[in-house]
Amino acid sequence: MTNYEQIMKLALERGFYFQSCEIYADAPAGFWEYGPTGVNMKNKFIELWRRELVRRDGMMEIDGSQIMSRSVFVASRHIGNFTDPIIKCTKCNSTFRADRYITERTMEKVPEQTSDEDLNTIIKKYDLHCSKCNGEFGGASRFNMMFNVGIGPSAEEAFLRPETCQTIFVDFPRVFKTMRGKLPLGIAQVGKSFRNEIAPRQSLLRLREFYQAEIEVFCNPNKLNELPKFEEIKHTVLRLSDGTSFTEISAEEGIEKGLLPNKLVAYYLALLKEFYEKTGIDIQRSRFRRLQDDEKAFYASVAFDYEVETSIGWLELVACNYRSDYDLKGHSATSKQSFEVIDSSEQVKILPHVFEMSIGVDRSLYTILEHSYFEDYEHENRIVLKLKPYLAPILVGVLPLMSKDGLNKKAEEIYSDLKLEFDTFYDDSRSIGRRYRRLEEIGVPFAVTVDKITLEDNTVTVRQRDTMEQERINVSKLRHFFQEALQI
RNA sequence: GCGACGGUCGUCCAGUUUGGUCUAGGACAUCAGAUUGCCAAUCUGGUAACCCGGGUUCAAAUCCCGGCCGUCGCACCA
Repeated sequence: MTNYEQIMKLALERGFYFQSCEIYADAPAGFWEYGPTGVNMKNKFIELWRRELVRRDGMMEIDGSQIMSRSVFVASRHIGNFTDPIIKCTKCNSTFRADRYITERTMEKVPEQTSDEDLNTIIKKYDLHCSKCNGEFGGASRFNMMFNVGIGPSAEEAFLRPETCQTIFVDFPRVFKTMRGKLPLGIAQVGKSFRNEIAPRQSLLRLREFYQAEIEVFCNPNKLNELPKFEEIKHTVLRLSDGTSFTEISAEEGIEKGLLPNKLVAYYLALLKEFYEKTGIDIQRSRFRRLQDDEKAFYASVAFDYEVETSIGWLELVACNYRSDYDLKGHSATSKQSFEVIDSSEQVKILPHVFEMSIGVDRSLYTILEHSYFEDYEHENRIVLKLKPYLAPILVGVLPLMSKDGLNKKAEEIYSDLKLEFDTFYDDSRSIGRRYRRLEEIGVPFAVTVDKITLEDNTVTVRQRDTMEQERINVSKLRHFFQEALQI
């Protein structure tokens, strides 16, 4: 069994995630639900993100609407020139990217902006047919990955946002004014985005509806190297890659050698690295890969993908893009609103540039699961998820050694005392060993066991998941013990 | 979206070749009871499935058609 299959099995059996609408045969692909275990873990992942990025850097968090007006996407150019031209075979229905198909067959260079009409003319000129069945092509058309929704009785056109960041751009003027913003200012948001993928695959890795945790840092483009807080991370070592070679280098040196464009970008890449290190993924299997020009999104001038190696290859967990003033300029032109702000230190009006860190939450959770998964062959192949205590769906299981002689009653009392403050789970079903195994399979780091000695001196054993070792602790000290255990 | 292969209890698998003895079987998981009492113990009992729709037939898990989903490859990933 591959690691991916092991994680899928665990996810399905233990309530991490499963397919949406699974009881119906017409359930569409690319939609997944988090079960009780998965939700707890997701919430903790997001809370860690808030701590390590949002709060650490003094960012502001907003929570926007998922449906946005047509104008937003005219301004962002999601509607218009930036959709892919496609051609479809009328016989076998195979779909091809029109511009690339023509170039491959005829060596004629076709710019992406070529109109549908011109594309059709070229297809006729070369008498191109479907490479699969030799059928005729229908006319070129545009495929847009956005989900269209109709608002109100007249079904006014609007869209489910394909990325959460547009909310941040649109809201920027108000947030900056009312929250007394100062550049550089990070605005953060976690929420759902929607893309009508052609072929969703591999559960959480390619979804049509997915969670993003995005940060847009608004900054003065003339001051990308004037960043006092850079000092905090200048020695942080980053693993940089251009796709072929790796370099391990401190943020400071990376700038000197021109591998990182400026202090602002370097600072945030370092924060990201420190964040992912705390999620427990193997940082030695991760890299910031600088994208080549032909890989970058249309809005990005400098782009790094934060990638992590898993059993199914390198996964892109975070897209880091220097978007310059592309977005604010677009929204300013379309809305006719001013997006310029005063940079307080110079008292000059500028249109801020934007550096973005767009985290794929679902992919990150999958990666954490895979990197935390262990089989312990010395103990009957027990399965252990070595999740950090602050990411574990349950922090502690409370177990009576047996469910008689008042042990279960005492255990229930302890459970009640802990459950409001910590994610606690009570279990008195079947043997104690089996219950330990069940807990460690979903990553519960601690088990409190109530035995006969507990009734005499009010102490319990606390078992550690990773070492299987136990220590006796007075019940009155449990709260403090778990508070300590949750420290990051 | 195309192609190949597949879809049976929560999970994994048997059954489909050759339609009937399948009232759909097993393992793990789970629940109840007994026994035990610190690392997946044992025994007994239980819950629980043929992806959806149509067709062929006296009879369909099994054959045919369509849809949906999954895996892989191609394409796609703004």
